[in-house]
Amino acid sequence: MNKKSELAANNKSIYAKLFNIKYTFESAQPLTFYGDYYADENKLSYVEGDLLIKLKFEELKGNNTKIIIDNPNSCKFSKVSEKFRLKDNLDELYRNISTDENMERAITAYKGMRVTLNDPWETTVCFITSQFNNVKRIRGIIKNLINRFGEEHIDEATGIRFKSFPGPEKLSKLSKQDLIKSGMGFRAKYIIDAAKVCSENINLNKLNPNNYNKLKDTLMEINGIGPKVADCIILMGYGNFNAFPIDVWMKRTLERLYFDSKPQRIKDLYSFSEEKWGAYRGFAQQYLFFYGMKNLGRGKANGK
DNA sequence: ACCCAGGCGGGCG
DNA sequence: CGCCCGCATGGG
Repeated sequence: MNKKSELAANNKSIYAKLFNIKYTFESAQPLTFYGDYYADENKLSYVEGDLLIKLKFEELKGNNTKIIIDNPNSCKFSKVSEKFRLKDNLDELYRNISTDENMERAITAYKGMRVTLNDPWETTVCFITSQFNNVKRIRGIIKNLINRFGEEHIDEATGIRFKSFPGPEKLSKLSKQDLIKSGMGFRAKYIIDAAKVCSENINLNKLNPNNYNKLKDTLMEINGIGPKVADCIILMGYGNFNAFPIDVWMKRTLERLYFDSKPQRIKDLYSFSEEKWGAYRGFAQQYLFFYGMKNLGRGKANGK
């Protein structure tokens, strides 16, 4: 094994420093919606493009994890590394966002949680679906969508049949009723519109991930994508940490932790996040979001 | 029964 | 601009 690399890997396993799959999976990211995590066995499976990825995890000391590929046929570690952003230096990121004791508490509680990098189109569908909705139902709808409209494949090594996420071309040809049957409700029209735009006018894979403002403007041209959904796509579909999605959980959490529970305008919370966490605010957001969801949910204590 | 959910578009003043 | 409303649906 090559000791020079922090990601020292051999053919079957990879050593990931500061990595926690449980928090990563549970924190309402796209992977949460299309993947399957089996906590009792500490296994995860998901589909990346046309490939089935089956992983197993062994927790090591110091919040480190050994990642083992369960179907080492076509699945490459580079894909896994990209998905979980294993090249990020979390110690450095933590230093950059660790501005106060609230954030330190969130980091300590959920150390090793990663902001995943997902396919832009899949991320777009997931977060259009997320509006005025809850995590459990979003997952159900996305699963339905894949089961009904995904293309079937067979994993050569294991013989497992699986379906891939339906692309914009496929979804653009569906009727509203098709999507409503998946549970999409009033969002059906948004999905079809987005699918048409993304198969005809905008190639999501060609957008520049680094130009936050332009990316946001472009995404918001699509009907059904507002500022919050755009930020989620930029954060988890393009990996740009300048995005700071503010949903009902984030608003509530920020108000409780930093504004003595007094209502704030979204606009002011945006600038607050920018001043406080700068170019790392997207990473900071994921920790506060999950911390808030776990500890400050409606009816729960004030977190102090 | 009632309230809520990783919000958004449209209509109104 | 800002404010306010309706929106499908299922779980708590």
